[in-house]
Amino acid sequence: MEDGVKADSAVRPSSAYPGGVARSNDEVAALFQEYADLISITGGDAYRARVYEKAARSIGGHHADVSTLDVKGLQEIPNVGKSIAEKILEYFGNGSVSAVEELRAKIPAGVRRLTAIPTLGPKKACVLYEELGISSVEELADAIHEERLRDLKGFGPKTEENILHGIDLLQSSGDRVLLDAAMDLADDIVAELSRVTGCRRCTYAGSLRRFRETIGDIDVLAAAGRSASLMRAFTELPYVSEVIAHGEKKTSIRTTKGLSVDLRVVPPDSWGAALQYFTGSKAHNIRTRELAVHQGLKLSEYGLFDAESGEKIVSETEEDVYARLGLPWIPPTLREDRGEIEAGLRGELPDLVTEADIRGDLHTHTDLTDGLVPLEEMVRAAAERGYAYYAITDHGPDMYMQRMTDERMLAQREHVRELDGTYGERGGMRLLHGAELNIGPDGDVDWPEEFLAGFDLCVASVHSHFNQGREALTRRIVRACENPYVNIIGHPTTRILGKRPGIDADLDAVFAACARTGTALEINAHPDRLDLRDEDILRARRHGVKFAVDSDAHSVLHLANMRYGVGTAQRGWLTKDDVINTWPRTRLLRFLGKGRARRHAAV
DNA sequence: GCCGTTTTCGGCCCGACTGTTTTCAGTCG
Repeated sequence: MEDGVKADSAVRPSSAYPGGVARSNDEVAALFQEYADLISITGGDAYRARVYEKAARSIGGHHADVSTLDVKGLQEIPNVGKSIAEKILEYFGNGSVSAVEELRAKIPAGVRRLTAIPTLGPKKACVLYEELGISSVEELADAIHEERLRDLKGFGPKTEENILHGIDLLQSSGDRVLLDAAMDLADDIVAELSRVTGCRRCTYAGSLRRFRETIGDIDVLAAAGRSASLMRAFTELPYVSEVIAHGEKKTSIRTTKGLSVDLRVVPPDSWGAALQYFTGSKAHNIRTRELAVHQGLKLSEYGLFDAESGEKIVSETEEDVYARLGLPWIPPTLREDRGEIEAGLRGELPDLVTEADIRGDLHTHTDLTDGLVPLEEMVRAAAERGYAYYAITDHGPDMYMQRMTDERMLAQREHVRELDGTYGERGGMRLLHGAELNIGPDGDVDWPEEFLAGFDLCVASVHSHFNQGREALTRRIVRACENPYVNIIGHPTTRILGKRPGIDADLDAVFAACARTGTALEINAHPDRLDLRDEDILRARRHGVKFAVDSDAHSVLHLANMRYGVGTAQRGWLTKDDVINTWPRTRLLRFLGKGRARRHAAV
């Protein structure tokens, strides 16, 4: 797990500015996280700091806009009491919170930034500032080189070395990696370790098992009677560049690409408890442990124990552990403390969509535009995935570099009709001919309605003019929704993880328009997009929107990215019913008919 | 500072590893 919150948002770039500009809730969450850090650095009450951290998380994940709530509404948010509610009101009233400002005045921002250095936490940052006046990473590096840390209590030569190394890491890489890169590495490590003699079980856990959109480090868990040979095999993997820690129960390495990997080895009969523990998230674990405490139990990675006698009650499977706490097994993708504990206690966990539920892919390309593979090869690969239907959606002429014309598109349609019914079991895979339309600056799309009427479905996406004002961007997408031939909004925020933030549209207005017009939102499964993201899916779901989980494949290999889209959909609590490409074909076609029938009836 | 089917006061998740320590504090997950 890498959910420990480090001070600088650069540590978690993907969640810093969702949708382009921080929502009010994110602003407030960031403010309270900063306040919590400042409390820790100034040696304030640790429990108080933790409360602000918890409140920050609750507010960041709350569905309603906190800037619109009164004291009473605010206090309905978990971990927000009278004092924090008043600070939120103060923030929206004055643009600042006096208590936070007081601490900011005491502690330069650079001191908080110091805690972004691995191995350097609030206590050491405080000593550095109070004793030596150090308030920036640069000053700290200078002070170490001038040997000024030598006299400080608790700072030895090894600490200096670790800090310098940490500064290097912070300044060079330190970035999180995309889900597919982490998954590939984890799959390889698990395969290697599984071959080690004495290894009883091995799998990845942590944020990877929860399908978070980016991964800070990889957690691998193994069960074995003795750990030595596993630990040795782990440190001898060819891409290990550094062994960070090497113990009997836990070993940490860094790969040549700068990704850190933890291996934990537990006794086989602790497997379930360990898997539960190392899957996290941290917030979910805190909640499960609290549940245990309230029942006179103690939960650790070794099992669920009677608090008084210390006697072990269960530990072998995750199901055992959850069951003894009064919970059904909770899917890893839900374990973020976003209400899954409460839903579990009420027996109301959603029956999440799975990859096996997916009956087709509704956004794919061929070499007619920017895909790499001819139509028939894509169709064959789709059939091998067992799909019941498959849509081809090449770009329209507005993406002018793709050289699309009416004739080329109609010729492709002929080809699609010929292939229809010739692939899949007994030729049963049905082909849909569609297009990925470009949503222009005013919300217009590539073709007039007469031409669009010939498609089985249309995806419409923003590909340019990302910096229009918020109102223009919002109106633009809403207009696309109102087009009776637009069925799916493709990669709705157009973010590219680590490279480009999402557009600054009023997403709630977009979601409302989708629900009103029968337009689905895409969950683009490409690992550098994952767009919509989980938190936006949760919000959109509350508007009653339907979703399409699509690969946006430009080659055969990309079709397999569907798993990341499904993982993201699960993180948004979606069921089969929410996802149109799990539906039987007839229901899907009815949905794709959209307002057209009504339109024609009205004529 | 929040919270409550033990509680409106007195709790607040737990363990591993490291480094600087002669028994533990800090950091991390």
